[in-house]
Amino acid sequence: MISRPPRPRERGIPEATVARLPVYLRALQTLQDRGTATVSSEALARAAGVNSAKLRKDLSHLGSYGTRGVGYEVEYLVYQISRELGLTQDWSVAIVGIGNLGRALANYGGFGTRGFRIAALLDADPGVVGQRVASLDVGHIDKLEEVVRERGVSIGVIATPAASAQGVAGRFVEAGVTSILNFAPVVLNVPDGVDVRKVDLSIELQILAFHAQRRADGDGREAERAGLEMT
Amino acid sequence: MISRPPRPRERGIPEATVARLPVYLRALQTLQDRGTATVSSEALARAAGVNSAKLRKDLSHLGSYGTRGVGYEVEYLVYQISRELGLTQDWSVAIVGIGNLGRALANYGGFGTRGFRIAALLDADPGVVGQRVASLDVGHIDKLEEVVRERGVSIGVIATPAASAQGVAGRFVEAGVTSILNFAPVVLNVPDGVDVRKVDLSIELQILAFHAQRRADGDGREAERAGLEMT
DNA sequence: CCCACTTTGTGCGTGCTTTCACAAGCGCGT
DNA sequence: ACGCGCTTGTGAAAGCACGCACAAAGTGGG
Ligand SMILES: NC(=O)c1ccc[n+]([C@@H]2O[C@H](COP(=O)([O-])OP(=O)(O)OC[C@H]3O[C@@H](n4cnc5c(N)ncnc54)[C@H](O)[C@@H]3O)[C@@H](O)[C@H]2O)c1
Ligand SMILES: NC(=O)c1ccc[n+]([C@@H]2O[C@H](COP(=O)([O-])OP(=O)(O)OC[C@H]3O[C@@H](n4cnc5c(N)ncnc54)[C@H](O)[C@@H]3O)[C@@H](O)[C@H]2O)c1
Repeated sequence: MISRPPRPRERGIPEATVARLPVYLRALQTLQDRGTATVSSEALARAAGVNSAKLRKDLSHLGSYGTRGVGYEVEYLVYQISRELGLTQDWSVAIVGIGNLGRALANYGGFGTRGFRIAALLDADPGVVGQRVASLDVGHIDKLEEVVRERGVSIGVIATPAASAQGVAGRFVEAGVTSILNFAPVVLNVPDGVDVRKVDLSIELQILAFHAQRRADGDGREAERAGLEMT
Repeated sequence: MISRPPRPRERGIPEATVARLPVYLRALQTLQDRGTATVSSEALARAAGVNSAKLRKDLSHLGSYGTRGVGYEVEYLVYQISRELGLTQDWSVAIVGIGNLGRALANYGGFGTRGFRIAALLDADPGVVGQRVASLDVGHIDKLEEVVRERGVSIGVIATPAASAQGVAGRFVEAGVTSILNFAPVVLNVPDGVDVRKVDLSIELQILAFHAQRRADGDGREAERAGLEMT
């Protein structure tokens, strides 16, 4: 019996694909909950809101995990995607800035479901430090380095006002955290090797407004603006 | 083979550019607050965290608003970008699902600063309806159509659990809302002409985990291309 | 075994995005 | 008036991403 180990996955998964894998994963888990054993690229693509060819190409980057004529085994695919995304290990998350948003994040249950564990909540306000939020005591920001070290924090979440965000990011980097999720509306400056992603409500709204305005413009007449005389 | 007629060449700003305009706008407003009158593409690009050639090409889609040898007039550029994004008019926003996240959003001050006004908060829970949150009375979801009509809501924000999100989206669409910002971790199904954007914390964390795992994997081995380096 | 049918995996054309590199344009000093 | 230094705006090239369309591969029935 010729035993071939699973195809060695290529180390170059396109960024666009990486961004969609979590979506596929969620769709697959929904199917799993529903007791579905196998799924075709067509069906899964519909559930994920993408083109089926795109889905197949995305999955092909992980390996050949489908069966022609049948489809993909749901459970196996869940495992493969989870593994590729690094969800088979645990990630400790620290949230800094326990205000409106930080509290919502801390209280959000959907975190722990997938390998992410909130390990610490930190704030600078003496009135907030010591409070108990989501079964955790809010610590003082001064303890950031200590907390990161002792609790093995590898992902930092910034939910402070914009003015403090860069400072907090620097502290995280200094402490060895190389993955940062930033909710503050500011561009963070970090050294190479540190991965920053941002979630920006205001930007999303502005993009929606842009499209809404365009739809409204085109509705009545073609407002062809080329030159404006405003000085 | 029927050759397609020459494309209509509509007034088209690339999607990638639209997504960056809000970032430029914020950087410009920071400069404005600081009293800066003009800025070069190089300096603005640095503030926005992008390549300067990209910035110039992005801005060139709006028109020729720079002065060679000098740069861009900050105030004028703020106006032009705002106008292009549709921020010179007011947008009424309705938030549905006044839980952890909905409350954070409602209490978030950064909304109103730029053309977006929270016009209504809606929930299905009788215990939440009637509460006063951020100077607004939480209304019942049954009144969605009425509220949309009477308050001219044009952007809907969904902050309900995943199970309710599709239903709420349908109500929004039915009521004539064509711009939706979705925080629930589910793929929304909407007709053509409706613009949905999603903000998904869980996906962002998973993408961070993927890169973190890759960095860890490659630590001792072949450090493939990624633009990331360990120091 | 063969054939009809299903579904994957991917080669390829197309269009979008990014980046480089530089001519053209502008202001200032002489 | 003219040249110099600085900066924009944009061709051109390279790199990505998407989706069609189809051969390859598997299933099941006869
Ligand atoms: N609330 C929202 O819905 C929302 C939406 C989009 C963006 N944001 C952004 O998220 C961030 C937080 O928003 P929020 O509404 O929760 O603000 P908030 O003012 O309610 O909370 C901020 C918290 O950060 C703490 N803080 C300030 N400086 C700190 C520091 N140096 N170290 C540690 N903690 C510090 C404050 O004590 C406070 O508890 C802001 O940047 C905001 O622009 C919020
Ligand atoms: N809290 C977070 O930090 C966070 C982060 C990421 C994603 N999310 C997502 O955002 C959504 C909201 O999260 P949350 O933590 O605020 O949840 P939550 O349970 O605190 O709040 C949900 C609210 O929606 C209301 N609701 C339920 N069904 C409704 C319906 N049909 N119409 C109107 N209102 C309805 C509930 O009454 C409740 O008040 C969830 O989908 C969650 O997955 C939340």
